[in-house]
Amino acid sequence: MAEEKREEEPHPNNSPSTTMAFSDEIPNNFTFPFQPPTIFDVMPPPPRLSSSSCDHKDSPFGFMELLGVHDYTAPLFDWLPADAPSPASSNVPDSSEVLNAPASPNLSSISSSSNEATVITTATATEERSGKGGIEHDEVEAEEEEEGGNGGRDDPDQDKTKKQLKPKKKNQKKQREPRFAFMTKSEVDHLDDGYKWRKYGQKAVKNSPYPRSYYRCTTAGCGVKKRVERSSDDPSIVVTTYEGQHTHPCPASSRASFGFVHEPGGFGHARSFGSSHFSLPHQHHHQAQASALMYNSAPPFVNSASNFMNTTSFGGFPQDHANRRGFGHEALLRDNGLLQDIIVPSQVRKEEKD
DNA sequence: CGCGTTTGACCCGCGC
DNA sequence: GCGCGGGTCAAACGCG
Repeated sequence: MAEEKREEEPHPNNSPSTTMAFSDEIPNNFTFPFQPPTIFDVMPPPPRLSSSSCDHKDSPFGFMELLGVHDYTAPLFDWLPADAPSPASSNVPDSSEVLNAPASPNLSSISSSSNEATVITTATATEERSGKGGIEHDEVEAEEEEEGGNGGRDDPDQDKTKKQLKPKKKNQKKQREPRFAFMTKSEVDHLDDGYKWRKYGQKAVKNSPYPRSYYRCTTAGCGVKKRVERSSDDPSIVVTTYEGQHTHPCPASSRASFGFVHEPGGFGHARSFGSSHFSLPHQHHHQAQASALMYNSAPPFVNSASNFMNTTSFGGFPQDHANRRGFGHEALLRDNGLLQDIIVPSQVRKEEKD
C-alpha cells in the first residue's frame, strides 16, 4: 500500500520531455499495411538477456527494466543485422514471448538525455507463452477480448455469489492482442491520448515501488486496454502499454478517423496491426521528444518513418494527434528511414518548452 | 445519480 | 503440487 498514490506524485526532475517507445509482440506472419524501414526489421535480443530467458519472469529484470530506456540512435544500427532473422522467429525460444529488451551494455548510451531522442525498446510479455501445448488460439483469439467474447464474464448464468469468475475456456489460452508500449517521460502517469479510459485495476509491481494501473477503453465494444506503470529505475518515465484495437475513432479528435481504425492490414489476422490503435499520447505540456522503435519481430514497416507515421496506423497513431503534438510532419518527414525519422526535432521540443 | 476510482479477492499460467 | 506473480473482477467508495 505504500506505493499507492505514488503514481500521482509528480516527479520533480522530470523534464518536460516525453520519450516514447512501443513494444509489442507481433506474430511472425504479421504484415503491415506499409513497408517498414529496415531498421525496424530486426531487433535482436539484448545481449544481457539470454535468449532462453526472454520471459521477464525469468529475468531479474522487470518489465520496465527490460524495456529500458536507451538511446539507440546510434548503437542500434550497430547491432542490427541487415538480414538477420526476426528475433521472434529465431532468437527467441519457443515461448513466442518476445522481449526485445535491448538493454544492453553494448548499446551503451543509455539514454537519457532529456534532450535527445531517446529510447525505446520494448518488451512484451505476452501470454502467448503458451509455448506449451500449442494452443489453438489463433483462430479464436481476436474475438476473445471482445465483448461478445466475454472478455470479462458476461455470462449471466453465473450466479456469482461472490466472485465467481467465469471459468475460462480450457484449452484455449487467452490470446493477447499485439501490444505496444510507449515510454514517456512525464510526471503524469495516465497520459491523455485522446481516448477515454476507465481504470479497472492496479497492482503492485514486483521489484518496483510503483504500481501498475490497468485501464480499459470505455467505449462500448472497444476492448482496448492499456497498462501504465512507472519505471522503477527512472520514476520520471512512464511506460504505457496498449493492447488491442480501438474500434472507433478517437473521441478527442474529429479527424481521428483517418482511416486506421479498420485497417485491413494483416497482422496475421483480422485484428492487424491496426489492432493497436493506440494513439500517441497527447500530453499537454510534455513534449514529445520521442523516438519509436518497433521492437519486435520483423514486421515490414515503412520505408520511411514519414510514411510509417503518416500513413496509417503505426499502430494507431492518429495523424492529427501526431501533428498536434509535434509528431507530425517535421518529425516524421525526415526520410532517412531510420530512427531519426520519428524523433521529434529539437525545434519542436523547443517550442513546447516555451 | 451516474460515472470513475480504489482495493481486496480471485483466477490462471508458470516455475520450482 | 505449491507458491508466486500478473491480470481481472466487482463491491465499495468518492466525486461532480
